[in-house]
This record gives sequence, structure tokens and C-alpha cells, in this order.
Amino acid sequence: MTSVKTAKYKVIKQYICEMIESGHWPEHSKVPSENELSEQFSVSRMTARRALQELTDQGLLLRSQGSGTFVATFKSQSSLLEIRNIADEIQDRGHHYHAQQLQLKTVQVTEEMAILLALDVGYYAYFSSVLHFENNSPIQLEQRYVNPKLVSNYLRQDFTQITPHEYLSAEAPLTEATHEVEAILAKPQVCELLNITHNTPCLQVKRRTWSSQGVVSLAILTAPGNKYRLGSHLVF
Amino acid sequence: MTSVKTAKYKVIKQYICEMIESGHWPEHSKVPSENELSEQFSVSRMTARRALQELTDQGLLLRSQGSGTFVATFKSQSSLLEIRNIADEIQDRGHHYHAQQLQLKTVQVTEEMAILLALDVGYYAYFSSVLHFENNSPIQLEQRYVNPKLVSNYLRQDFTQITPHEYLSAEAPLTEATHEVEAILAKPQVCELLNITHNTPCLQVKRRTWSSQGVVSLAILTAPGNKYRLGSHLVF
DNA sequence: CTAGCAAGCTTGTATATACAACTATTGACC
DNA sequence: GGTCAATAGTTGTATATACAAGCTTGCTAG
Repeated sequence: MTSVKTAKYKVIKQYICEMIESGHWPEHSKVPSENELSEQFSVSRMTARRALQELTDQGLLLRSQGSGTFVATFKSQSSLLEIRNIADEIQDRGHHYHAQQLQLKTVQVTEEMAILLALDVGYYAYFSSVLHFENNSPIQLEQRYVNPKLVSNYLRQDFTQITPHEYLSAEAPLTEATHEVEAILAKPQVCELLNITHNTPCLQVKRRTWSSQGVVSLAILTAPGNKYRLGSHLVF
Repeated sequence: MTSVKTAKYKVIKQYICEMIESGHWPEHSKVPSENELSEQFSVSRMTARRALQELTDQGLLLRSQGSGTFVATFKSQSSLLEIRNIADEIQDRGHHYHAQQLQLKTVQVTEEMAILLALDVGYYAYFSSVLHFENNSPIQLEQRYVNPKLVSNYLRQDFTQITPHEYLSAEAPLTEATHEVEAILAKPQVCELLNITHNTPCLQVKRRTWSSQGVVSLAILTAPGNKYRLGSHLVF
């Protein structure tokens, strides 16, 4: 499984990442050109180019036609929308945390969900629904779909004792995540759970997380807009 | 200026964007394959592929090896992580951008604002209010307080021609930023500007930016939750 | 009728090549 | 010394080709 052939452009990406992270290639230093890399790795220029291009898209490199490719000022990748455990967050505020587990089961995935989790249509996924409380008032509803191929025993957990995030982090360490943030009006059932009126604006975060093995889970986090706030901090 | 040769892959991207935006290709519908596009536009498969690939990276399309390429669920999307120019963002989506300048003046800062901008109480700040349009419908209200110590000539700009962000980036390069994201109900005047009903949930982002000299500006960005979406991508 | 296989589609990876566009350096000329 | 043009090196775009890998469909053998 792990011995599947790794694409050449990924090998080059990995190499460049390591050079940058280890400090061998400091910020603003020049990165080998497409031609140099293609010779060094015995690949075509187009393959070397792909590695450079994707890293540029990810923000690790900067390219300038005519002059070359350079290491970007990073750090932006450290703590922007850091993924934290909500239980820790609440306790850090000095408040009391507890959770209520509403659902924990296997579900058939919809077509959209199948694509997002990289599963087959008609396949199943684990699903959990947990309501988080801060000082005994509901603060966030967490609905989460989990890739069963990567996480075993998910259904045997007690999510009043450990958050899904905490459990998943231990089982399949995060390597990547995407967020989508929207302002929405929640459905009536959700409003009832969160103890809000039907016209209270809510923040909804869809977070998709990867481990090195692939997509781990898709979490839909819904919180009243008047109680919850998302923060992020960037350093360039 | 407009007569410079446009790259072929961009023409194809533009075409696909238009098809999606006009509703000819609804969500989840199948997009022409790489081979079909290459024939239709008389380009090589690799060029057609590049268009599909970049739109996939941008989140407009979803691809699945073996089965094809599909239209993703459409929403406006903006990156939380990277601070981008809204005009660029809209134009990248292949849409028409324009802006309306509502206010541009000097104001006395409140106590809270003085703290946030690191100014003395009773001092003044520059204030601008700009409404951004995507395809002639209002998409975001930008209210911005600017530190006059660090930015001269702010009041002499024409923010229908250059966005405040663009101008400030040139004047005082960003070194740091913080964000706070909330879901709110906008005030009646703001609802009117954004052309939404009073109970439409809105995303409100408060962004404070620094240059090496100190706090540059505090921007309050308000956008309808049903039109706007914030995205972020983290790699660990 | 069903299970399973094969064909034909899709996207994914990789190569070799060509030329365009841009930048920095070099060197010749004034 | 300063200016300008040529040059070499870089990234950007585009093509043609080949094969690998995953999905869908349909046909065939049982």
C-alpha cells in the first residue's frame, strides 16, 4: 500500500520542501532553475516545472519570469487559522466545557460527500454529531463525516470524553486542511439545539482535513454568530 | 492594452466560467472532457487540461479520474489566509468588477479605534467607505480606518480606479495581519447598500494590518453570507 | 439472470520539443 | 564613465505523444 510508486514531481516537491524547512535554503534565496532540477533528478523540464509551479501555488515559492524562482517568506503556514480543539479553547478561556453526543453511526454517502471524502458512491462513511457547551450553554454543533478506510474504531468512541478532533489527531495526524466559512441561517432543528431564534445568523465552517493517507474527515461546524468568533493571525 | 494576445488556456477558462455562471452548466453537471475541449478549441489536450486543472485548483470544478470533470457547488470564494485584492479575485473568476466610492474623509477616532490603530485619543484618522461590485451586483462593503502617520495622500486617491488594499500595499507593504470573522445581521443602511433584506446573515471580517512601521489600517468588510465565502488552505 | 471480463472512455503522469517573453549581465562603442 | 545593444539564462505558453490508472458500459460465458 505504501509501496505504490510515488510520482516524480512529488519527489521533487518533497525535496524542495525539506531544503526549505531544514534551513538549507533560507528565505529569498534562489531555488535551482527548471533546467537544473530536471538534470539533477533526471526528469524532463516539464516535470521539474510542475513541482515548482505547485509549490508556488501553495505559497512556498515565488517565481519571476526572466530572473528565477525564490523561497518565499514563509511563516504564513504556521498559525493562521490554527486548528484547535474546541474543548481546549473553552477551557483556556477559563470556562466550563462539556459535550453531548447526538449521533454516531454509519451512513451512506451522497455523491457530493463521496467526492469530498474521496470515497466510492454508494459507499458508507462514519458520521458523528456532537453538541459542544460552554458554561452549560450550547456553543457549537459539530457534524462530521469520517473516512472509514483511514480510521478504525471511530464508532466505538465516547465523544463526551474526547472530542472527535482529538481522537482523529491521534489516529491520523493532520497534514493539510481547507476551510470554507459562510454566514448562514440554520435549519429549525439546529436552531433548537443551539437555543437560538430562527433568524440568528450563524457562522458555518466546513473543514476538510487530510493525513498523509488521504482525506480523513469533513466537519461541518455551526455556531451562533453572536457567540462565536473566528480569529486568525498572519505573519509575513 | 486589451489587444495583447491572451493565452489559450485562459480563453478556455473564461469560456468554462461563463458557461457555469450563466447556468448552462449547472452544479454537478459534467464538463466536456479534456479531449472534447481540445478539439472544440483546436488546442492540444495539455492546454485544455491546464484550464480544467487551474479551475479545479480554484474550486470551481471537481475532477475524478476515470469518470470526468464536474461543476462544483458554486459560491464566491475568497481566501482568508492570503490577503488578496478583491478586484483581482473577482476578475480571476472571470467576472466584471467595479467599485463605488461612498466616503473618503478625515474622522475623529473613538477611544476603541484609537487603541486599535495605536493613535492618541482625540486624534484623527482617514476613513474610506467603498462598495465593491461583482457583475454589477454589490458584493462587499469595505469600511476602512487608516493611520495618517503612515500613509500620506490617502484622501487624494480615486478608489474606483484602485482598491484601498492595492494602494496601501504599495505605500506600506504588509508585514502582519489579524482577522476576526463573525456572522452578523447588518444595519439597515448597510442592507440597503448590499441590496439584501434585513434578516440576511452577513459575514463580517475585521482585518487589522501592520507594516514595519506599525498599524496601517483597520478594515471592516461586510458581505452577504449567501454570496460570499471565505476559504483557507493550510499545509503542515 | 448474473458474475465477470473486456473495451473504451476518463483523468493522471511523464517526456521531448519549440518558441515567446522577460531579466540580468556583458561588452562594445561613444 | 555612461549608454546601448547583444546575449545568455530564466520562466511562460503550447504541442504531440505515450502509457498508466480509474471508471462505466456492455457483452459474454456460465
